Amino acid sequence: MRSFVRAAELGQLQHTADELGVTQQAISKRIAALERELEVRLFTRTARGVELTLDGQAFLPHARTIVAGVDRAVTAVRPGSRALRIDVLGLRSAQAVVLHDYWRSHPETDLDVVTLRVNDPQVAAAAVQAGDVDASFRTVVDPATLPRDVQMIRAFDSPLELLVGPRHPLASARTLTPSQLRKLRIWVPGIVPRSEWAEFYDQLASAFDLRIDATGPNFGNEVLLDALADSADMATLVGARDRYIWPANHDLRRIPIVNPTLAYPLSLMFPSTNPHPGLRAIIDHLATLAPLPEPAWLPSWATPRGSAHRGGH
Amino acid sequence: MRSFVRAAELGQLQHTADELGVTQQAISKRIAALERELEVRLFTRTARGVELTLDGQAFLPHARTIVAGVDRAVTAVRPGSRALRIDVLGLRSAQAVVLHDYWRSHPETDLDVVTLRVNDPQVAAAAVQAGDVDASFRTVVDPATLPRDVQMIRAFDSPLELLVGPRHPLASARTLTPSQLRKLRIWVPGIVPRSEWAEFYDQLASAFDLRIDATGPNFGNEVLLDALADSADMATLVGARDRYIWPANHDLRRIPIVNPTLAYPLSLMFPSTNPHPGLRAIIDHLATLAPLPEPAWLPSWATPRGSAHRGGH
DNA sequence: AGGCTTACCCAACCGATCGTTGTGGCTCGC
DNA sequence: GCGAGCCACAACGATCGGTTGGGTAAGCCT
Repeated sequence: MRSFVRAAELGQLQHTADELGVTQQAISKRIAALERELEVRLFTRTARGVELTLDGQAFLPHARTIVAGVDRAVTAVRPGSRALRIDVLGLRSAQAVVLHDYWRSHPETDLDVVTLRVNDPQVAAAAVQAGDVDASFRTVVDPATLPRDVQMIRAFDSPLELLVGPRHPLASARTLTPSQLRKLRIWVPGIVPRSEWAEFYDQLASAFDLRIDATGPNFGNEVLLDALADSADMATLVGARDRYIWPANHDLRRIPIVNPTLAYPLSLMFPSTNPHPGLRAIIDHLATLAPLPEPAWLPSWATPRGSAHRGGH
Repeated sequence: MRSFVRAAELGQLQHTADELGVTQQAISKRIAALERELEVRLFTRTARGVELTLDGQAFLPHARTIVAGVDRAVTAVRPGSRALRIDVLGLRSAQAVVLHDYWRSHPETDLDVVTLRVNDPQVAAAAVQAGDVDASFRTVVDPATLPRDVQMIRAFDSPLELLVGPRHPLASARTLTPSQLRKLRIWVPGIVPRSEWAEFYDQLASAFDLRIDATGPNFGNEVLLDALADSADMATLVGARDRYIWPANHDLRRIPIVNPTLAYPLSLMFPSTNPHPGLRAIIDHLATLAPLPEPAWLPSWATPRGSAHRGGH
């Protein structure tokens, strides 16, 4: 196909052969094979080269499309040239929203946002090490547990907001403090036991004496939002940047939590050696994000962004 | 590529192999070769089939595009399935305009309008016979001279109009008769000597005592139109349906010629056996075109449309 | 006109590829 | 624990796709 396109452009099999680094006879056989396959003559042979037949003219644009498609397909996965591929916990998570913001201000970036669908940060780290993804947004982990050649930086901290329906007693509050949430029924379905999220909610519950119900399967956001809209006492926690779409008649309210701000710490893991060239700009973009309002609460394993790391290796 | 797409859809190499009529091992090797080529793993192999990796997911849409492109490319030229390909004398000729009209009312038709760039109707007839084109618009020729298995029908007659600039003495006429054109300087550049057009203008000139200057090379329509716009005595003849585009400030006028209407006879040549299925509708469309206004003049080799043919074979 | 160059095609050859059959390892479910 | 199902590896044969070598036709230059 490539030979055909180039021969059509150059008008000579000989030049095509030189350019593609094979003999003229090879090109001749390629074209002949293509013509045999299609049962159609693509070129008329003249003494000073080749010229497209009508069939060849009809075929050429398709051939160009195919060749270009192959090139795009290869560069889509070829290590080193493929799009910057970043793992996020979910396509509606704060991380995905941050990446989307970045992409909107840099639309030329070839960005591929994927979800590895694994809970264990160590598995995600292994995927980074193996090159399956160029970077992964996860919670903060002990740097000593990271595989060789994978490093981690603090990305940003995602402040939590309370999400309630219109009949909830706190529905009209502008802001809330954690003490106002004491004993409140908070439902966070779909949390995998012993995962980073389970640990986060455990610490949160004991630190502020909350009643967090993190059990039960997650039947999807629609079910959760439906339940919230109808309930007079149920609430849930969402990230301030998380993207949620609900029907207008649900009338749910997001209420910021302050004094202290509750936040989930996020880091970005990526290879120490030869990271994807596009990653630098993402990291720079993360540095521009607004810091958490003070005072802030973070789980024990995370220090506020900007302070020194614990430990090392 | 096809194997990859199908395997990604089915999730099993075994099923893919059955469907494509080869052994499972063959599919396995195809995928492995593709992975080796791309230096990337496309599937994770499990005990109950294969599953796309992230790279595989990124590659899949490209692969689909390529496969679809190949299919389209093949059907674009495969005899029997390719688009209906019709030769016209020029893309702005009356024939092309008629085809365009047809296509606008039948947009689903896969139509390919091409120009063979040959003057001799016999060469065009040979192209029809060889299957290079499915049909060819040419002037009427003696049916006895047609190759075997090529037939000809009267398509339509293209009435001529006089094209003049604003300073021409006939510029404000609504219609003209041939006698009013007597001795008028009419310039028709680019006519190949001894071609069907040369013969037509010869007959026309002697029948109505016109001064038709059919010599000189054709430097393109822009040059011709420029010359007409500036000239106070030069005119040319164009087909009533011919599509001409000129700058608005040229202010050229097309003036119909009547009593008799002067017309160039056009026929359609196509294979007698197994013509392209889409051709039937085109022929039907031609039959609906308005006949020439009476009285009409045609060159000696053509009888008015609808009357019996001369000769035969 | 004859020789030279530059196209292309055809034929022979040879290594790589692609398909087959046969076999083995792995995981899941009974 | 064992068979069923699926995929990978190995060996082998046919085919393919490349090279070299030779041949013909057309244009160009003495």
